Amino acid sequence: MTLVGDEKEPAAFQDEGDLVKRRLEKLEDWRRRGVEPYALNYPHGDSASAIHDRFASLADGEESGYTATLAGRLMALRRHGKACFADLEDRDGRLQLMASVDSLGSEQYEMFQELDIGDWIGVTGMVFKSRRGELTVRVVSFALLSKSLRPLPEKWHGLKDVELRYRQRYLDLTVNPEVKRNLMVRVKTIQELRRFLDAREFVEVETPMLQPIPGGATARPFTTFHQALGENLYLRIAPELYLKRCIVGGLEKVYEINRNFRNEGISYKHNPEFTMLEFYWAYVDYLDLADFLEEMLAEVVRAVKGTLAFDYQGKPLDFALPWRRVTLMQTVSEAVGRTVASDTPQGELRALAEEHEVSLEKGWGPGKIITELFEKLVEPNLWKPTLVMDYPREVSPLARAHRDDPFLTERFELIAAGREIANAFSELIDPIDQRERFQEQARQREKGDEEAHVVDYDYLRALEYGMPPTGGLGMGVDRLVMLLTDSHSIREVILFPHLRSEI
RNA sequence: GCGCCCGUAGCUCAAUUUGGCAGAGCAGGGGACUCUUAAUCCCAAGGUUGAAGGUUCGAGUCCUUCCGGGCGCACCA
Repeated sequence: MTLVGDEKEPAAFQDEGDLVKRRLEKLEDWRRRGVEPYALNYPHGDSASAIHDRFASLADGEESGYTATLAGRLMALRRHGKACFADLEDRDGRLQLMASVDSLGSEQYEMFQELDIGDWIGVTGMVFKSRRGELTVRVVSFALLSKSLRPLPEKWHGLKDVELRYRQRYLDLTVNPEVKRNLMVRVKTIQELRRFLDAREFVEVETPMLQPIPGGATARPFTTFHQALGENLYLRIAPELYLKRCIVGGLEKVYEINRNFRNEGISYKHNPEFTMLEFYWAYVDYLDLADFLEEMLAEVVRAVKGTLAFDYQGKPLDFALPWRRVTLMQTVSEAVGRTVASDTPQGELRALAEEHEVSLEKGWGPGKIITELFEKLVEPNLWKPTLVMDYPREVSPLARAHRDDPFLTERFELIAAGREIANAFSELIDPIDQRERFQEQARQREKGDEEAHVVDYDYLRALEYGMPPTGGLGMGVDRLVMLLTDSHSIREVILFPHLRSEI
């Protein structure tokens, strides 16, 4: 038997045997009694958390005199013969209901007893505090709003199977409270980021998800095809080049919080689509951005967590200002125990890599090798929030050359808990230099680096009209939320993470 | 992509080590119960052990392949 009678319905979605059959029978019972089990609406003025806030000080056994009306999902039923207790859960809380023959009359009480865990109901009744001190609504009338046909997961252990949790996130949200809490941390984080930027007169813009040339990052894109135009399109790997076009157009302060798509491996810290904040700010450089990022994150973290110091995965993490600032060269030098600098010969760098068991690929120049040493030997060990300054030009094709050292760029990353949280630089606004960087990237592509940049001639044309000096920053929102929710996996902070198809 | 681990009732888990009757709690069904809250008590039911093949007198357990997932590595943010 299938729920909807669709013979093509895959087995994985088919019903759960007698439990569903039983509920289908109840569905018909409600209709026979003249109750439509899928209601149109249910006007109500109260919520569980508001009731708790308002009547917390009621004494045990005391009546409030207030008649509440609320709606939600029935999550537990404790039957006691001619009276029963139930738990109603709505968007932000849980409230106990008490129904009895006395409060409902025998006919309505009998129907109340027919409710199943998982049903959506609306109730009206007087708020009181039970003798045991539980705030309760004494139900004088109720309505079935939507009949649930499948059994919910276990009330005490919840839903633990991680595959089911991700595939059927609606169940995870229903029975595992921390899922909703994590989501609300994410929502609040994004709200606070927007609030911070909006308050400083940044304008939020939306740039293309579908791009003819995927630029702004080094990554493999997803490809798609536009039928009417007959041309290939790519899901964006970054909004960077479009946001900078906005700066060329005179917007001065722009940002975007939205999805990027990268066709790469999936792991506890990678989802094929993930959320980035990028902002661009005319007339500032990367040192200004470093100060700004400190201020922004300190404000956002405090707003979300109530403190700048908290534990992540059992270890204390503190965003108190100022963060440590150190150059990438210094960190690498410390890690290998000898000075690494812009003029360190490539042969010496290769020897160092071999000494520290960092494998290299041919075609990598000194800048890439140093960055690789950093990522393998330094980054995983940077736990406290650290601003790592001055990345090599070779790995930074969109960043301005460093004012003091042409081997480097004016770029920094924020590293915390051993991973990159943000990446920022003084933007490369010199169109001649940018053209050369693109050409370098094109040579890398020819050598087989699929992730190297493709030349974006319109972007070069835009720069040739003139882009003001600009600082730009990108931050992985999911990664930040992982820290704020103490989540080991990125899948805990993305509602519907990507999984292989179920069928 | 490679390595390790996992998949048993709707859910949470036993039984796997050493092959020998597939079990419990919750949910669901019947019954008792008007202040419980993981309600309690009594009764009954619930299974293609992810799939297919193999070894064996006998497979949830051992072997092979496949499917799905987790973790680690690689790539990356």
